Amino acid sequence: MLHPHLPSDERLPAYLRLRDALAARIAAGEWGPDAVLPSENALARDHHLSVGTVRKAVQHLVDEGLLERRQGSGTYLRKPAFDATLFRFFQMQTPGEDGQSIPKSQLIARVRVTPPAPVAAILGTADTIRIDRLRSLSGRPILAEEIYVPASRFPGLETIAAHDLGPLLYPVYYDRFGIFVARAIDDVSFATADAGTAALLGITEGDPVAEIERTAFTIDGTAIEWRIARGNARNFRYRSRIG
Amino acid sequence: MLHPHLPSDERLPAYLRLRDALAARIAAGEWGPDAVLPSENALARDHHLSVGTVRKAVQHLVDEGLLERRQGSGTYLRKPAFDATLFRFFQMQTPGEDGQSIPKSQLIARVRVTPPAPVAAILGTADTIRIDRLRSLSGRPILAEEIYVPASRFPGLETIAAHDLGPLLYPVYYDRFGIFVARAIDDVSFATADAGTAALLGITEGDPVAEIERTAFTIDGTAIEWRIARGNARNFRYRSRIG
DNA sequence: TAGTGGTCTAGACCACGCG
DNA sequence: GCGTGGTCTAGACCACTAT
Repeated sequence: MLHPHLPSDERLPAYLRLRDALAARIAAGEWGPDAVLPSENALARDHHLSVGTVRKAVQHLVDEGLLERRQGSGTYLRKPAFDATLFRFFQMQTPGEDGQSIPKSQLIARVRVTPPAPVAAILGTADTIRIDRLRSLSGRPILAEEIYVPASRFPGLETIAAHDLGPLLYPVYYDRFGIFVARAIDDVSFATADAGTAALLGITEGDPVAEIERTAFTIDGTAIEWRIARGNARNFRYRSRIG
Repeated sequence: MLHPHLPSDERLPAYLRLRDALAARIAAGEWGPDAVLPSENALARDHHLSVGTVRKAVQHLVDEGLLERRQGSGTYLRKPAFDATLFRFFQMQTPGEDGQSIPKSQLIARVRVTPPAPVAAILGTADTIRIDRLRSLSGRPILAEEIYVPASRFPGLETIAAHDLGPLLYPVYYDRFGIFVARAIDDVSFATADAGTAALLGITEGDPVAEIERTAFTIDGTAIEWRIARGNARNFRYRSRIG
């Protein structure tokens, strides 16, 4: 539901109420990955709506990136490799590399921590799991990541076998915890490396680094992850599409 | 039209053909800014379509950012302050400023030039107009811009009275040349200031600068502008929404 | 009050996929 | 061949804007 504290079915149009109802069932995990949803005819029958109205509700969820239609086959959950967007943007200027490949990920630490106050404010809790990773391409470290998620929404994440955490984290959120990252905001800025970051990235303390701070949100607008990624500013490139 | 070299009306669905027809009339300047388009009923009658089909065509153009619906009033051209996005992102960390205001613009030079080869390749021509501007907020320079557009598409741009060029360029493209910027790609990276940039920005040669390279596109995918903006890296912040 | 866009219906036929 | 989503119709009523 988009407004968990509101009844959602005030006097909204039928297609919005159906969209919310479907989003809630999706969020509840009623259909696993690659499951086919009820057909539009079935939804129309069950909700006493015309097919046109059902199509409008489904189209909303498609536009929001939750669902995927396959003509002749059915409507499915979409499981995007969302994490890859960070690296579709973060194109390291390696000659001969196109920057589209996903970097390897090396797990450095996972701990239950009280995060910095601003992060606690964003996530709405001081009980978080922190994940530190080093990501590298062609054997060279390019990005040091520091990730915070609310412990209550990710029970056991800090003890999942490391090999179950692939280079992409958002599919893990989805598959193991039913949490779908729908949106994110990135803030790119410039800083200098502290000793720890410098050691990880193989540069010198005080060298310029680029910082990407990302807040990720679920479909209902809850902040579900905050992370900061640091890379050598000298071969940094962040790409963004507008409009 | 989306595919100017194709007849566009092959055997496409009716709503797509109507969308293309409307886009062509918009591009031809049939309705000026703030003009009201024919009502959905009128379009349905004229094109021998049902209102539902017309609505789908119009909705496409709304989604693409060309049109804007106002219930009870009509459908209008949208004239977005698109240029402002650069500065919605480029939030200088000035205490007490929210970073949302649009910087003043000081025109430095306008010349007909052969651009650097990569820019010529992107724009598809070596005959361009280059515009240099310095943008400042609260009297302090924050961004030096270097802008290239194809001369053939902007006849007379280099001689337009300077006071007709406001802080926002994209509305000028639209109002004077009928060119609508629909999309852009930004590439953010870091470099060091050369003497000219340093002088403009009031920093020292060799200081770190952030560089935003932007390629802007029309609705049919033609690159219509390339620009590079440079600012002091130390109080730089670029914000991007994903998903 | 007249006209606009917003929602919704109850059908129809088509294009596609899959067994 | 059957069921799916994709397109389209010809209406209806509602909510809103402008006069």
